[in-house]
Amino acid sequence: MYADIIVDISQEQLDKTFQYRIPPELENEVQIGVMVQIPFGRGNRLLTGYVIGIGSTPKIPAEKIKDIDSVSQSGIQAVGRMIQLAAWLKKQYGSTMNQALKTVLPVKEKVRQKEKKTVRLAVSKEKAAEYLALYEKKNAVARVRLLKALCKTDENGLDTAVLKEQYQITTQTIQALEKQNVITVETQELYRNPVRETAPGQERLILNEAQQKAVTQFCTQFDAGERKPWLLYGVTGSGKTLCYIEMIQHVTAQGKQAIVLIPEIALTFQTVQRFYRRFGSQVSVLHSRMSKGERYDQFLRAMRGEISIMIGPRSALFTPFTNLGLIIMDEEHEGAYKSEQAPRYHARETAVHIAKMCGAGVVFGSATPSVEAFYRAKKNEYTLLELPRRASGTLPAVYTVDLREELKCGNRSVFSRRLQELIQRRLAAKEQIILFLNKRGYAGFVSCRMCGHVLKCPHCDISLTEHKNGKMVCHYCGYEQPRVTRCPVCGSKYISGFRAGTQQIEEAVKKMYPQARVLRMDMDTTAGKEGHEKILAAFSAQEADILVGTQMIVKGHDFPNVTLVGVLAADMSLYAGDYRAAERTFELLTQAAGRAGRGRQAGEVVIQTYTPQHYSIAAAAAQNYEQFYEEEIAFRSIMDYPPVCNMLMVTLSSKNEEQLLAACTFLKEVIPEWKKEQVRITGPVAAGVYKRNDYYNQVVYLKATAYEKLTACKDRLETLCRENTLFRSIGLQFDFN
DNA sequence: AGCACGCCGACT
DNA sequence: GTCGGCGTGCTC
Repeated sequence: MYADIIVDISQEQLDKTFQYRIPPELENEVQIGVMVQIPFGRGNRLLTGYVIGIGSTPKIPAEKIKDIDSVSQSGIQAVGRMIQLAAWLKKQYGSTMNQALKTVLPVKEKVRQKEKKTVRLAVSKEKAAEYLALYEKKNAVARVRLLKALCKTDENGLDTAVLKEQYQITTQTIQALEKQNVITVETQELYRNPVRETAPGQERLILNEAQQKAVTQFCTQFDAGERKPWLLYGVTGSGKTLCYIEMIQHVTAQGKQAIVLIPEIALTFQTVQRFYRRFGSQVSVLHSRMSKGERYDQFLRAMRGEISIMIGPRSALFTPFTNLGLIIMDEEHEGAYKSEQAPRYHARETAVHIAKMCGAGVVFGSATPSVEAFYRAKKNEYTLLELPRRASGTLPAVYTVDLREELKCGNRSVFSRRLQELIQRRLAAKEQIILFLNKRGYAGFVSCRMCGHVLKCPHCDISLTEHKNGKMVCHYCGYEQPRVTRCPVCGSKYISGFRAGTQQIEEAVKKMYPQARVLRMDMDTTAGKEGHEKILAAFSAQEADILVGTQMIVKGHDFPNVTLVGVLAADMSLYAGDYRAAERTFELLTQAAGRAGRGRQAGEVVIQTYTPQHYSIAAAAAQNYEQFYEEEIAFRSIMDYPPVCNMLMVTLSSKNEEQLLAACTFLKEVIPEWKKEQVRITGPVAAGVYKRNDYYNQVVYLKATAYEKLTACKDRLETLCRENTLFRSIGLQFDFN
């Protein structure tokens, strides 16, 4: 048997696997994730490596393969565990081992950032000049370059990175001169602490009855060794964060560490601040804007036990704590918890798996739990903890407005009469308003009003979007072309963008309420580094009366002075063409409604819609999650969608359309025999976006009750792709559920 | 990263 | 000829 071993993940040139023979006496001990000592290089110096795969076929001539020296039992277990986790990700979600390793260990790259090596002269300038003359005479050009560079700079010396890049100095030269005591090399480890210093322990902590009950139940069960995940279902504004804080307090007091997952850090900085205030420097944050080096620093700090709480997006799951006790996943229903790249893992399942590996607990929290999570809670796979009431104040009153009726009555504006009236009243009362457009910013296709021709991207087969700079852009591949003034098909002048973005709403508001101060939040206005925070802070400081925005304004913010939320077109997300559209609509409406009336004054919500009878809108208006859930789970059962079953979408892509179609025809013949194994198969069919980035795409959908059936199918497809020449040019992508 | 190999100018 | 130094490529 042979083992694939990764030698040193910190070195880019060694970022590949090496195959070693497993001696018979070690066969039981060598497993994926285990740390081993291996002879490496000509000198056979013993290095530490990690086993990332085991197989029986040598990939290079067998005589070149050396034996594994020994298995190290000790060492940093956390890293081994991460590698085991990578193997699990690969198996569960489909990817290469390399991709899986890269998601789990954002380590490599820029290790030199962690160690700064500074080179200084160890002798006087005069002496240095002597050496310089000597080396010049000896034609030791590299040493001359190095000395000249050092003489030019002051006693602060030069960084090795600078020397290597600007002066083409190699490590050997530096080492040689160091040996001769001409220069000194000083290494210092540096890492930045992203935590802004805030005084800990100031927050007043009074749990209300429901919160106390939930926290106590968690603590009792946790201490009793119960490790079934908990689902904290609490309506908007019920104080889930406070519960998390207490739970973490309980677990960290036992010397364990905690990971707090949040969907997107920029959108939840208020939450993060609360953790700082409570736990101070024990907390670290993983920022999406952080460089790889900075992230690596945070992982190091976690591994060394310098911090005990890590807050961050889904990648924070892979923090190598040595004694992990608790994983908290806030806003569990968020789409951001699913990775967009292979391995396309979902943080929910991965968190459960990690917790199992470490003996830790998992707490999911949401005001609108995903159908999956609630389904599991119903099946008693999760323990349900409830916070049925707001911590302060009551839930807002919700009105649904039928836009068809408005139109019949001659109201053509984007605001219904109800909404207009309420806005007027809030402005007078100096209270704040949020207007939510259920759609991303300026986007809109460009069509000819005469012939109906729609402009499309030549590479991607999807409609182009008009941008404010006058260009037309493809969102998938970035293709750009100038705006057209005449229809390329019929020559008509009546061609223009279909505009219904936040910018239009903002203009309409300004026209109708000239006295109001308006802020807009969408992709355009948040482009800057801290765009989100700036706008949110300004609105929070009541520098504006009305905030207009898309999805991003409704997520988890706390503005006590907002008493009116207007949802301008609730149906916009209803026909997105995937089985989660209704769920997403309900979620957005509920979350949006949850922004109103969080302070002393009661709040009101207006939902404008063309389909008030749709169950997701009706349930959101009634603010009744269970009502929605019952309807939705019935729909999923009838249609056979997750969570009732498991689903796998396989995308086959190729630049060569013929080969792609040939492979699909082959699949159509082969696949039916898989159906014996209780796997339901549709396709292959052309993907929604058939051509993207010059790649043609076909998709196959597989459904099965047991998840393992699908992973088995995934493996079969992978082998097929590797071994069958028909699949030479074809790439596979897997997407579960 | 560390190590060896091959190349090149300088020195005895 | 030989020696010291440099750059490159490989490591299962």
